[in-house]
Amino acid sequence: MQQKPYHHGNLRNTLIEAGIALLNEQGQQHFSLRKVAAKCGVSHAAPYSHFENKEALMEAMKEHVTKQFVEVLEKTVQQYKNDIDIMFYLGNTYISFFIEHKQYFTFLYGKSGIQFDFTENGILQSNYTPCSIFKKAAFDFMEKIKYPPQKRLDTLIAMIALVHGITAMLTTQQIAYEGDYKNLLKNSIFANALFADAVTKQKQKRGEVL
Amino acid sequence: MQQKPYHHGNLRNTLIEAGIALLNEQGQQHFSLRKVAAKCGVSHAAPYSHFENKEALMEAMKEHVTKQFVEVLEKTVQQYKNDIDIMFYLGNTYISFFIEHKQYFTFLYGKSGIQFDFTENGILQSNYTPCSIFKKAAFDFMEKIKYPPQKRLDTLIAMIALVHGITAMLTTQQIAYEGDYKNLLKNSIFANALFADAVTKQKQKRGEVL
DNA sequence: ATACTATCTTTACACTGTCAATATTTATTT
DNA sequence: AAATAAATATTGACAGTGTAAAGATAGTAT
Repeated sequence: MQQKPYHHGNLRNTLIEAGIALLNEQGQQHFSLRKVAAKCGVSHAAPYSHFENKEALMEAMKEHVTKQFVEVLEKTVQQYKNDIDIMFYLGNTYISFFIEHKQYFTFLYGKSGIQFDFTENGILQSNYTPCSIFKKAAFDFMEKIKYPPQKRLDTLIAMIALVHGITAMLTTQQIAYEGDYKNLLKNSIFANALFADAVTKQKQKRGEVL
Repeated sequence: MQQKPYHHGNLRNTLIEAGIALLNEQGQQHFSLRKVAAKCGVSHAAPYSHFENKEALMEAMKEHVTKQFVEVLEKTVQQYKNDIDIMFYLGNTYISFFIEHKQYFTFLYGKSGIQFDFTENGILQSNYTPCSIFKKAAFDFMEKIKYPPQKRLDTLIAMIALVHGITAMLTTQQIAYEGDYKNLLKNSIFANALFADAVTKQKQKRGEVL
């Protein structure tokens, strides 16, 4: 019969994971530091050895979730060869991720969290943010279809805003949309709306119906 | 020297307005029932005579803010004659409203609040929700340019998602976008993206550059 | 005048984040 | 190996929170 050791050993990471678990179980409103500490079998003030305050723990949790998010997006990119497919499924993955974890959206995008950095340097520097993954896929595609260079950044922003907006509407609200949300992107909207002429031309060239 | 009367007289409305003021002053994180009560010069339990709990007061506040929001949108519609102008400026007003009151976005769209109801009945029934105002303007326009009827609802959703997404990115994040956000809609994105061919044709007809 | 109802205050309680003081273990230095 | 320092955890305290219960006050209806 082993006694619980005084030192936890891996409390920092355990707090982050327990925090995310609690968030998914009870939602952001009922999230509390003391509950997380209890979940880890540790006193209510123990977290202060690893995080300055509640906010700091939540920031670490956001970082963790964002990493998962980026990994899922990366996997989608590697899964498809066709340019247009990549763009479609990136959008779908973006939405699906937050549909599957309903608590994550307001958690990540409330107040601080994932940043949308569309400055020339910001979006180019790191290759492992949600935005930069979109940027690479979209710019590759736009390059291939000779999309007007001066329009590319604004179009990228619009694409992300569209996907982000759909996600927001689907997750933070009880959106009443009859049908599969995946059709929102597949039908006319995503590509046909933003790349209407370019996509149409490409389709005709290949003689296919997407 | 008049004594403060035992009964406030108009506490319900005062609580709502003081609550909104507190929200704007201190943000949602530092919002509390007791502070609102203090702001009204009333004991901390007085609000419970008018609202079941904190959540109920916040719902009433949301209702109040949403009304303001709808009024601003309505005013925009009445201000312009041209179809395309109405659509552009509706989008701009949407964004501006939340830029000017940074606290409102996460307040209204976190958890509950404004609903995006895109069911056939939902969006048709009431004419005084943010969505329905967009719907009227957009459908009028689409009717005029003979936009394919079966695409209209999805296109409307995309429009709102786009505007909503831009707003989300601009308000909940420290978005780094160099330039006026109004250009995001004016340039190519809003109309050119969603109505690319139709708008272009209309432009050419009138021989104007929007 | 009486009873009734709505509104407000007071008191109390459990829960929260955070701090200070203390205890325990591990790491570092001597 | 012993002494010291540093890291990590506990305990106890405090102010602030939402909310419930009981009582006080005032207006309204009978």
